[in-house]
Amino acid sequence: MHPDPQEALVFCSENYLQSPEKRLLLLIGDCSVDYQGRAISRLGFGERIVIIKQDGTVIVHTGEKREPVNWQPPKTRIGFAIRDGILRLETRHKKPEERMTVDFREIEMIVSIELRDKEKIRIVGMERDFVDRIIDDPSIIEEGLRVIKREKQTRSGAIDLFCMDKEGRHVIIETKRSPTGMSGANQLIAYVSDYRTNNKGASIRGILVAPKIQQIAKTILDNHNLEYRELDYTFALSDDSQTTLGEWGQVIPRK
Amino acid sequence: MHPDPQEALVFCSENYLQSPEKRLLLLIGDCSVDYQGRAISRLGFGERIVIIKQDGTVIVHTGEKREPVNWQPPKTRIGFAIRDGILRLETRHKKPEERMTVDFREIEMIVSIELRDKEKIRIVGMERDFVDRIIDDPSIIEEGLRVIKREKQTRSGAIDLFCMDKEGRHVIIETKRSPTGMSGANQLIAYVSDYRTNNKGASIRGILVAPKIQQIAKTILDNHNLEYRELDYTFALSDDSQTTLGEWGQVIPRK
DNA sequence: CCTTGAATATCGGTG
DNA sequence: CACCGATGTTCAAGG
Repeated sequence: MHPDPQEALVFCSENYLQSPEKRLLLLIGDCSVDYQGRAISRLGFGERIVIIKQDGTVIVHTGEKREPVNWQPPKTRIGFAIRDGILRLETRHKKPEERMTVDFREIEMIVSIELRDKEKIRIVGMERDFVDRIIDDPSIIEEGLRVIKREKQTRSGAIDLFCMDKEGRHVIIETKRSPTGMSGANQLIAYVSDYRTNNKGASIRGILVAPKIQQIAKTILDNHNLEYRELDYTFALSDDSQTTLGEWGQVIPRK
Repeated sequence: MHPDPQEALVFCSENYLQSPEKRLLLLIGDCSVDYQGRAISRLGFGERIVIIKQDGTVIVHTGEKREPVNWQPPKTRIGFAIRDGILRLETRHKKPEERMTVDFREIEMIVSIELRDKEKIRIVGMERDFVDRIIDDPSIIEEGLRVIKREKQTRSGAIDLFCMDKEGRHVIIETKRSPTGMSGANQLIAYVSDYRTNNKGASIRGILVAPKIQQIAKTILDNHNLEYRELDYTFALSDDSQTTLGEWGQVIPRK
């Protein structure tokens, strides 16, 4: 606790730089941070938590917010030095070229640990599942719709779903998992425009599907004679999740 | 160090829930994490760092990557309990409704601290500064260009810069700080299309400005008779930054 | 290697 | 409060 700069330097060197096994350093103290790279930032002295991970990631956290106030991405090179009698952490990253320097006016605590962790997180509820739901049951979009192809490539990018409606017309479906606005609309417009260029005279429909679509996007789609569906969805764990903790519940659509 | 669950429960209660001043909790230990909210996730047991901030933010970090493996945003409500003889952290957030539970099979360490920090980070080099540069000296885009309006509102969104060229034609400028592709091009196309709709017959130019523009975007812009400029830039601190630590240097364009 | 697009994105500004 | 766009976005997947 409260090591002096020289002690801290030795500790960090031994437990991070020269450690045979991959270790993580955690420093708490009164520090300032300078960054220069994709932008430039300066942060005056204050108490923060600095974590130097095994993979070269560095994050500096204040007492608020989810985001680190400063950071370096993985594969950053780490160095320690004493400057003007205080501990300095020097970090350097290539591609993009970025430097971050942390000066510790006071060090409350340094911890070195080896985090043993073999587990990988499993997540459901992202766009892939959203598209899966439509493939499973295209009628949630429209009666009689059939999916022809998923991830169809075009000059403007990949169409999420390429379908045919009950009257034999092609339908381009662009899905957005998050509430969407112009960007989604613009994308769909580009796809349809592309299709028309390559299939002169063919009739084509385009539908933007998202949990929520902003008014501006609806208006623009209307203007382009394109369509949209606001499709809500919810995920739920099965009731027996208590007894089978390791198992996933199934994804249950709302209504 | 290595507190048992009961000790840990008391410590967390006293130093976070019941602490009169705002304090932060840092736990290191072998834990599992379950999350249910915007998505659902499960993470098996492993050693991680859990930080519970003063504002209700919770982040769970593994030994790799910049991003927390699990988290809760600010304003999350925190609770502790003993379940099956182990410490459980229960967190709950409203709007969106989200829950996260962390079970500690073993606790290596718990730290409680009050982070005193009055400083705010200052950053230069973001899009705002990029636009500032052009306003300062529009000739870096084109000789004789005048800026009429910044952030001009249109039906399709806000135009970064609305200008007039030396021949009296309106010019819409869309700037991107990062290398850009189709999305930037689509945006500019939408703006110009909008302008044409609302100003029948008027002549309009559109320029996409970014440090780097992908070929696909250039091609599309060419097809639409729109323009682009690849404008590189660099930021630097002034040389006297040592003597006037608090002051920013000016933004200096490269070449 | 570069490019693309999702993310439990987060976050701040604006109406 | 919702909406909207920038982010030193980060990150993984695909070409």
